Amino acid sequence: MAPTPPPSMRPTRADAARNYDLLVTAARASFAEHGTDTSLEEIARRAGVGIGTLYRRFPSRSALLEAVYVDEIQSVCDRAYDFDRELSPFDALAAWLRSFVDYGLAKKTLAGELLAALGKDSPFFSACKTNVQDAGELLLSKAKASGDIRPELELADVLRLVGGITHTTPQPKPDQAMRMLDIVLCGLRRAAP
Amino acid sequence: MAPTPPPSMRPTRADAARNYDLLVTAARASFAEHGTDTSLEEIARRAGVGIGTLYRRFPSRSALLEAVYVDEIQSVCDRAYDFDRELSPFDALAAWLRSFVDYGLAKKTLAGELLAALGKDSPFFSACKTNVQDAGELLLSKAKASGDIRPELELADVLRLVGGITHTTPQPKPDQAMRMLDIVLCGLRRAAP
DNA sequence: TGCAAAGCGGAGGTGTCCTCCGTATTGTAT
DNA sequence: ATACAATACGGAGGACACCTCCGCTTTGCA
Repeated sequence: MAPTPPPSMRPTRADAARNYDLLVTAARASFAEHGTDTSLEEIARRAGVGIGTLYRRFPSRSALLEAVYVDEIQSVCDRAYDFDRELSPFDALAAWLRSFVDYGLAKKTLAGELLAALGKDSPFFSACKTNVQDAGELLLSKAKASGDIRPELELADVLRLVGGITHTTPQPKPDQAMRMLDIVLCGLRRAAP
Repeated sequence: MAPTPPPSMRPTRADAARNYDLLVTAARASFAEHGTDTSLEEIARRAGVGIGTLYRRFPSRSALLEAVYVDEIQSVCDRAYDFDRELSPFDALAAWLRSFVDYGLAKKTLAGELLAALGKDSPFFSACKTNVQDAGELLLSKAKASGDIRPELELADVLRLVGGITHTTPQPKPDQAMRMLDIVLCGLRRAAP
């Protein structure tokens, strides 16, 4: 189910791989049910492994978060290329950011934490980080080139702003989140001459 | 120093009032030093009172937060009226929102929590809540009337968006925060005809 | 000065984080 | 098949935070 982490000299032991999957599965379920601050002990219990095993595999809560959501993030990135192919530059960017907000609404506080992780150094997660940035940069630069948005914008600013929409507490209702996103999208546009 | 909470039938006892002040002072210092998630026991220790005393006065962390920051919020509100007097409608709104961001940067995570409190019901805090909304509504409606910003905007959306700027983790650098605010401000403007 | 009301404070129950290390499992080399 | 490292397991336990409860102290009115 999951890409067993780093291939070591010795192949990963069977029990280790099994427990890894059990943990990620349990974590995904728990995060979905109770948000990203579920007790780690609860997750270990649910997975049927000892707390020590959890901590050996995932030294921090965010390591676990990453393992759970790496593939979801990947799919958000992939969508960027679809939008790029099918829509005009500005619309593609807008659609991609909208999918960001949707994802954040669905996953509660998660999107914010992921955006936060973009700032930290996280080896296992860095591929995703690069992917998000690559995808975003592509859409952003095309939209700049088309003259639809202001050329001095920086990707990091835009991503944080959009990530912040769903990160606020209490979580905005979808219609409010979309109105907030509209404000941001208007703000990206080139000022009238 | 602090507006002793609700005047009861019997006047507040001297020791109670003293401890109230000690707690608020200690909390202000601790929040400033270690952020708003400092241990409450630490605050009680610092104030030199028992943990029970803290909990009797402030049943929740946010009750304490409110007591600490009520007056600061008030001053942010007051500034709105100064801006209204001295600047053009749009500039007044922009300046006020900028002061929001400044405040959030200075107080770290606090601004976000305060915005969050705007959603909850918090009796002791509700006066402040009303004040923020009144001040914001004044500036927003004037800016709408002047034709500088789009008339369909809602105050709550704008406040959340701006509050979200400083709420993201890790905290943005001031120049990044200002760039993010610029995006929002551009987004408020009436679209070019 | 006496005495009830108001207030105090910290022990202690619960829950979480995280570490440490004795024990069990696994895979390979013989 | 067997032995033996290397690897992994798991949970006890220390540290710390939250919050409640209740016996003891302080205050201030009569």
